[in-house]
Amino acid sequence: MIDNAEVRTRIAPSPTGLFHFGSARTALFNWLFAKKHDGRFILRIEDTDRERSTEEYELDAEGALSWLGLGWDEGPETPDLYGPYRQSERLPIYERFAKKMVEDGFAYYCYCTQEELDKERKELEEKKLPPKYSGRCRNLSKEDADKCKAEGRKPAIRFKVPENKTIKWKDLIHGPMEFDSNLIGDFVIVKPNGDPIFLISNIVDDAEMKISHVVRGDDHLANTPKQLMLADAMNLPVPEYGHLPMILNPDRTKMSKRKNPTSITHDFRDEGYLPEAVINFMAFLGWTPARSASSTADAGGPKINKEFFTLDELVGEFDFSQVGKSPAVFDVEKLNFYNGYYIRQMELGELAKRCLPYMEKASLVKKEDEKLLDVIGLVQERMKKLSEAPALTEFFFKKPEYDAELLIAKKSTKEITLKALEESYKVLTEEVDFTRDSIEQLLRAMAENIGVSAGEVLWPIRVALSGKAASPGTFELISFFGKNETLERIKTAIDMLNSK
RNA sequence: GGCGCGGUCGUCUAGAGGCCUAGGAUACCUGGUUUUCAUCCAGGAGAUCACGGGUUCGAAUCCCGUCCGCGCUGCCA
Repeated sequence: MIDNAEVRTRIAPSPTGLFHFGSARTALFNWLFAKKHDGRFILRIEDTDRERSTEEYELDAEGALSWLGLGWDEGPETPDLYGPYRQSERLPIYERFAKKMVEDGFAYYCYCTQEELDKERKELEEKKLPPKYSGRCRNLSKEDADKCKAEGRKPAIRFKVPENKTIKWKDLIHGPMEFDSNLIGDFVIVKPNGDPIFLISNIVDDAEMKISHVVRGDDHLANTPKQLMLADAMNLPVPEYGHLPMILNPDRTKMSKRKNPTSITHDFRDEGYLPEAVINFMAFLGWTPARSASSTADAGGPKINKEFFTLDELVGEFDFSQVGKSPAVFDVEKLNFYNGYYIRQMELGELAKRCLPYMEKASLVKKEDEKLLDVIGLVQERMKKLSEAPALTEFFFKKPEYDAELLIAKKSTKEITLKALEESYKVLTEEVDFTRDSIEQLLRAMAENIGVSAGEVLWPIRVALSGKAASPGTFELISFFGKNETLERIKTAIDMLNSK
């Protein structure tokens, strides 16, 4: 049983690229688990690779998590508790542990050069042998070491992998796991420039920061035995481990930006996805609510499938027993479905507010006002992404451009269309009440009077007003535009048809 | 090559030996509502449960083998 008081989880992004969808899902599961058990969720920046880490990417990770609503209880800006939470500021700690391991005989200096190692690996691969480090520097004599030093070689520190050991742990998701230490070569833990490798900094920090549960991607499964051996050598407490199945491209390879949108901030947030939708979608990749959660009835009763969950509801339902073991393909169609749903559910004022940046960028509106509200209201149910707002509403702000041919409804003719438009123009000129319902009454009656189907009247007017084959309804458009603009646009349409 | 992890409709999944003539969601198709699109509603098609052997009265579910896919095998994380 999990002791609520002790649950501490973390997300440990490496700021070497834009915060990735896969990392976000890992963060979500960690966050949910922490919240579920009244624990704490920690953000730790793993920027030990100084060549590739940037502040921009660190900010991107924070922006992504904030946008998703996955707030952290401890992080770089709150270093007081177990901080600092940026590994670049913790280098002395890793150095101390690494030195201690060398002193205690658990690790050693390795003077092999990159070239030597590459060559060695290539030879092994050619012989179809496992590309495992030979351990050449393991028992380097004092003289040889001195010789290397004299040559100016800077040593890396390698961990001395113990022989004939079976490393075991019980994975939160996969169950009992077992690895044979003989299959693992001595691995580097500190680079010649003194920077630690993920393997050591990660487990040292998990211990120092009192992380109770490490939930990460399946790609770390094979790293776990190495880290367990390190923890053993350093006498560090070991957290529980859970390895989440991967998220895949359609071709079933590990999800990548080449083949999918992956950046939370660029591809999802800026493209007009709602965090609610992304969260909901993400949660269902590899997880399903327990039977009892999705149904008011008992497990044996009729199952009611619930598919929409808020973050709070997710906290209530989340459990590792419901996390699947098999990888899942990222399907943007499903995300679009969730996004459309959340857009439709959203309160109009809120939706307008969220559409505003896109509208401003397209130079359609400058501020949030009545008109924006009305316009967004008219396209709300057909919007899948906020970024579609400008394209969907452009004709409300500018005279539409379209081909006169479009005015003629399917199965109608130019003559009937012209007549319909002219008659409409006439009755609308005399009308004063431009509310939706009275317009509907008026136009329907008119269509009947001139012996034309409703569609043959309403289609051309709708096109005259919107310039589009698909748009909000005719009556809504007329009542939105009002008398002057409506008549003007109908007049333009009549002229276009005549001159055709 | 070695080790590890996986394998139920295109996709996400339900499934813990009989409730499964394998359920839901999405996507797709059809019909209804409607002036178009969308929404909404109804219906349809779509899975030899990777394959082969067991165990059992009975297997998608348990066991073994095979195949396939992916991951790791870095002085990346």
